[in-house]
Amino acid sequence: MTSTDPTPGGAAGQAMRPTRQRRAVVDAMGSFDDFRSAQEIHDLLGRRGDPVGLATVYRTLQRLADAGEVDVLRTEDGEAIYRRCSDSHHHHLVCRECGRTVEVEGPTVERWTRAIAAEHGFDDVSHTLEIFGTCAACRS
Amino acid sequence: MTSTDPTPGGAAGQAMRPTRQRRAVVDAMGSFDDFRSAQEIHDLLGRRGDPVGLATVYRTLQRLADAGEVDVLRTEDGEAIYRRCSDSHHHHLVCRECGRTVEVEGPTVERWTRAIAAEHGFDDVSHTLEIFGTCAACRS
DNA sequence: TTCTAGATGAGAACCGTTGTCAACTCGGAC
DNA sequence: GTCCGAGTTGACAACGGTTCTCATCTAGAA
Ligand SMILES: [Mn+2]
Ligand SMILES: [Mn+2]
Ligand SMILES: [Zn+2]
Ligand SMILES: [Zn+2]
Repeated sequence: MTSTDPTPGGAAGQAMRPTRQRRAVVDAMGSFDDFRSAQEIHDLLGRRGDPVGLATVYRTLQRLADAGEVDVLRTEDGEAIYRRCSDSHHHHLVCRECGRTVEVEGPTVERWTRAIAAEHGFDDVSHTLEIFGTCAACRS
Repeated sequence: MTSTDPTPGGAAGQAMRPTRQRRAVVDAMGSFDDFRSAQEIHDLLGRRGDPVGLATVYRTLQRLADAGEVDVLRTEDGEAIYRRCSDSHHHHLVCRECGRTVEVEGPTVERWTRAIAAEHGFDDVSHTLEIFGTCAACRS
């Protein structure tokens, strides 16, 4: 599954047509590596000369998120922001100033969350973890 | 600072009057230990016979959150939910079914996030971490 | 009691997101 | 190639949580 495959879900879901609009969204997601809102992506596509309706942008991002091809975060004020991501479980280290994002992972924190949950009798555990800070470039 | 002190911020901020409304909200926050939305709290107060305007509920919860006296989480669909909490840094283990919440903490995960951030040259680090699962009571 | 900075609340405005639905289009059948 | 129907699109309306407005009220100092 390449980064421009417009058919998330593939065999699992229903038919997923590779339309110009879906290709455009997937393409746009490949053109930046920080988190962007649906509206920003919609604007980007318009400026780029590949206009896609806002509703379609939302629908496509939702599909991509369901398929695990993009990560979704919530801004402090509740807005959803999206980013293409690798397919393995990971978290994010995000610069508050410039938005620069690096994917991080590690068995330590995975083990810890599982242990804590088990300790309290919780099953079927999942978790969210995001780290925010100021990157080296923004420190100056 | 007791759990019914209606003056979050206290010395730090401006004058903070102990009105009936603020007392009612602080009081309500002490009457449950799962996360509730502002609207739910507003309804609760109305049913209890201590009506407080929705705007005031929002304003008071915001102050309490700024003062660190309540924790704020974002629902998957962007709604803010609130809960009274202890004053020390901690995270939450939340039951997906019944909402039961337990505060958790531990040096392991704190150390891990700091190390990861340093490793990538990030300063002034903070983080969010929430664990979701099914509690023992809801497993049946 | 008087005065005033601070607080309240009904309703409007705001804004991100989702629903509606008539028009359109991909792609398989023929 | 044409036909066809399920899937897709987009302009726009609707929705829901949150914030703003502003006339009115109040705590509390003088
Ligand atoms: Mn993890
Ligand atoms: Mn922590
Ligand atoms: Zn930066
Ligand atoms: Zn439970």
